[in-house]
Amino acid sequence: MRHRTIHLFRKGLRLHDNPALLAALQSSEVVYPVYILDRAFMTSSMHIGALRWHFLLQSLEDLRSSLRQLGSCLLVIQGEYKSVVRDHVQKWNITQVTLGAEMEPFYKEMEANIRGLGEELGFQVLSLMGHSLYNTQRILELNGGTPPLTYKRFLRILSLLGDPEVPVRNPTAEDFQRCSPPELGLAECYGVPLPTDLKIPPESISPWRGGESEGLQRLEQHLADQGWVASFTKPKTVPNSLLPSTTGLSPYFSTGCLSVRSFFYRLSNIYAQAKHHSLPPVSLQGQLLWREFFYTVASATPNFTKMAGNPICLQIRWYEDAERLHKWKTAQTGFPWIDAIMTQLRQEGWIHHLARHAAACFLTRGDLWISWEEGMKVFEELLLDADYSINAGNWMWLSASAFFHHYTRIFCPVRFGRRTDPEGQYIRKYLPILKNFPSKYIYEPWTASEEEQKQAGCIIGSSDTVLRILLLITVKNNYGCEMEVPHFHHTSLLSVDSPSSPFFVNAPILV
DNA sequence: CTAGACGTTGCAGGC
DNA sequence: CGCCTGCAACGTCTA
Repeated sequence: MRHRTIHLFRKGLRLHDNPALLAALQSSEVVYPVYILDRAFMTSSMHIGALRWHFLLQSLEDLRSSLRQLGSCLLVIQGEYKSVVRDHVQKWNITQVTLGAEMEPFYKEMEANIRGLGEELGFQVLSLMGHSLYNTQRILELNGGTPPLTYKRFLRILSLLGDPEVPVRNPTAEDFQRCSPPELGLAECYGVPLPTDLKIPPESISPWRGGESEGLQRLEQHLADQGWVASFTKPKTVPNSLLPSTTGLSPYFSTGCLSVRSFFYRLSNIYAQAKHHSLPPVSLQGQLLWREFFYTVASATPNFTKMAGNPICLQIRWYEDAERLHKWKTAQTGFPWIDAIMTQLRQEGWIHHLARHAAACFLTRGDLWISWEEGMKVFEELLLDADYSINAGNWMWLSASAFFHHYTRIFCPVRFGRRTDPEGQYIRKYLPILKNFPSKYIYEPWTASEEEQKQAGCIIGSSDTVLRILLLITVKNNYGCEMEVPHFHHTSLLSVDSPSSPFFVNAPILV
């Protein structure tokens, strides 16, 4: 039987290595490529900021253009997804819906609801995995039903499974010709909306542009330097280089503009040709496996994105402080290194992994003692590569709530950045007000004399003292026991002279 | 049961 | 500058 199929794009905004799309083409007499833009669903399940909307719309536009080149089109249908599916299944006599399987609870619920509609309206649902390297269920089974909680153990399980499945072939114009495209005229009704249609600011200054084409181009650029690929060592990359010192491909993986399996095998081929290559956890392939690690743990942990009711998460009495949270989010902590990071995040939607560490440590265990859940929400809104599992997992890591427990190892908001960028070029780029500040003081401008501040054209304020305070914080461990732990706290006693200054630090932050 | 090993990427200081 | 050690030390897992 030849199906009349809707292929539903959710993530997986690509043509290459798209198993569900390929299955649709191979089993159908007509395929409707559809993206449902359900704003109510999206705002209720995720916090998507303007930059992420831009990236999504650009990705859809690119997908539309690629499908057109193959003789098809993309139909972007706005509305509540259940009624959109119901209406169009009936209108187009649909017998099959294909989609990529996803692991987030809200996407799983969506698939279950679509399956429910399928039973009611008489269409089949085919969901195939395309977003991760492995079927995480298999990993759980091999680990005795629970997720491995260390990377080493995770790798041991993967060695039992062997390499991931190889990518499926690219769909061709012939594939699309064999089944009819949607009726003429439909594509015009269901175009990709403009940012202004969605009441999103029209301009984005992010250097990242969404879409499979852009993602593939960036991927090829990086893979061309085989020596760099083979020797890649994550902790040695520079968090504050003016251009990304890592691949910067993460936004394309999180939206599925790029396939992790294709990337995995491209890396394997390069490693095979190299004399020596780095290994997980620090290698490029190791980075893909970290992604897989967090997917696996998230898939089997209740309340993974929360502290309460999350069995792997330390229960800590974080401070509730909306004002300091807001200052952190809007780059007003007073520490140029932290504020530059938050500025890059807000302007570009991407920051280096170690910069994320510095900012996350500052918000949680390092300085402000504010819950990782708050930071997670901010990153979810602002990061183009925001990913349900990876975001929550890393926030637990950085706040020493799970996976990592050395909470006395604090990233210093002054010295950590200075190690790799002593001149403070990164700070000068993202905080232009400090552009002419002497390098000596740029990570702690309040230590410059008033005269020196005047010469640099920027009055920051003055402080005689930068304190390193050792506090005792009460935390509750997994077994409900309360205990006191040391908490290193950096802060400055800084008075703000100019209300127009973007910097100010409340002192002391913890009392 | 306990002791010891272990954990992707801290910091300071020495060479 | 890169690499080393010592520091002080957590929770979790395992022998």
